[in-house]
Parts: sequence; C-alpha cells; structure tokens
Amino acid sequence: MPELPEVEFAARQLRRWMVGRRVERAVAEPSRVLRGRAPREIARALQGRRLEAVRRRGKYLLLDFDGGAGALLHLGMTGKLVRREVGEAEAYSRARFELDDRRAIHLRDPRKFGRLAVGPMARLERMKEVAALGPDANDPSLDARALAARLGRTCRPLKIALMDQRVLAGLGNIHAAEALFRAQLSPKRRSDRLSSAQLGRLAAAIGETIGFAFDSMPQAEADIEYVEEPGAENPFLVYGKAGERCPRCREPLRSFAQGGRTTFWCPRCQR
DNA sequence: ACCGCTGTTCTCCG
DNA sequence: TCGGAGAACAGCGG
Repeated sequence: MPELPEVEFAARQLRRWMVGRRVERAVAEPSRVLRGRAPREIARALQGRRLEAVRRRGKYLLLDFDGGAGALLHLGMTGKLVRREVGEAEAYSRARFELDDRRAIHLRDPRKFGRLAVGPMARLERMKEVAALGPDANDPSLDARALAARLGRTCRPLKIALMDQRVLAGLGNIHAAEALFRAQLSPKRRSDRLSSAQLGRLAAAIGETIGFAFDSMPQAEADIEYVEEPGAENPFLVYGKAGERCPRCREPLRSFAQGGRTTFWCPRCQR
C-alpha cells in the first residue's frame, strides 16, 4: 500500500490516536518485522511511555516517546495501522500498543514486509537506512537546483533514481512513474543529464503528484479506515494503464520492466 | 491455476 | 565501488 502520501496519512492518524497517550502494554509477535529482536525488547522499551510526537521521514515513521525512547516503523508493502478496542483480535497483527484509553493500535502486515524497531530515538535516527535518506520528496524547497544536486550523483535511469530513497525519500513505483509523466520525461533517461528547465519541470511534477495523491485521500480527521473499495477506478494518469490512451496525446501507453518493477509511460510525450 | 505486486535488502555478476 | 538482475519475504486478487 504505502508510498509517501499513505505514510503521511498514517502519521496523521497516529497523531490523533496516540499523541499524549500512555502505552500500557506493548505486545509483538516474533516475526521478521522485528528483524530478529525479541518481542520483550519492544515491551521493555515502550511500556509506560507517553507518546510525544510522530514524525515522518520518507516512508518511515518515527515515534518520539517521553524519556528519549523511540520507535521506528516502516509499513513495507502491505503494512497498515489500525485502531481497535483492547482485547479485540486483529488478523495479521504483528505488534500492538495498548493505550490508556482502552484502544489498541495494531501494526497489521500480512506479508511481513514492514519493520518495527525500538530503542533510544537518538540511536534509531543513526541507523543507516534512516540517516542516509535523501530529502523528502514532499519538501517544498525541492526545486531544480536541489533536484540537480540529488540526481547528479548517479547516471542510472531517472525512474530508478527517483525510487532510490537515498536520492529522494518517499517516492515508490507508482508516484515515480506518475511524476515522470507529468514532467514529460522518459523513465529511461540518464539522471545526471537533465537541463535546468527539465529539472524544474520534474520538481514541480513531483509536488503535483504528491499533492494530487493527498487530495484524493480521505482526510484523517474522521476515524475512517483507509481502504480502497473493490472495483474503484484507477486514479492514476499512467500507472496500471498500459494499452489505454495517453491522457495528453492519445498515444497508447506502454509498460516495461525496470529494476525489477513495472514502469508505465507514454513513449510519445515523455522524452 | 497462475501471475503480479504501492518495498527493502541481499547475493551474484560484470 | 558502481549498477543490473534476480531472489526472498508471503498473502491476495484478477
């Protein structure tokens, strides 16, 4: 499920549900989500702590508890946060925080691609995956110059570089393809050979892509669970639309494999 | 029944 | 050291 917009949605939900609350019990099942750490380490690190803040860095969630304690959460491909009553079962729950309001926040992750780590926040922030993250794709100061500094570091194809979290944090397969379509740039182009006009277009396109995704998402004020209805229409411009006509030039859209993922694009108007 | 997949990380290879 | 391919993780939906 999650790229940057969905993770931002999860961050907002978590703030509403959990900031200011005390964790009465933290429970985790042994699973690869814990990366070999013992469930009781989760319990020991978080039990009795009050959540002070929730931050998002790219697709990571950083939970700041009192006393400098922290939790680092990545939703992987199928992870999601849900709120239940304490005692209510949740399928595929890999960890849960039982709060002082009789609610339990579960990390539900059927495929176990997600990740939960706990410990002093200072240590979590020094972990390589977090420390090496590029600037947030949603950062309003991301302009042509900033993008040039990031993309100039590699000669890989644009689409691959945009999905590299060390280059830019937050874009995944869908939004990288969507941003390139909006910028009219080929996913195959070398990252380090863009003109400043093209970089400007790309910076704007990334902002539009993320903004559009935010806008088409339910706002986190209500206690709704974010689930796409089955049969809902594909909301994207090119993702998942191979064979359909380009919304800009009517050329049939195409797809091809790139870095083990499927890239969707318009071969006519993306150059 | 089979294939693909909104993510990350690892290994193997050039 | 870089980069590409493929595998692994594991369940669901088309």
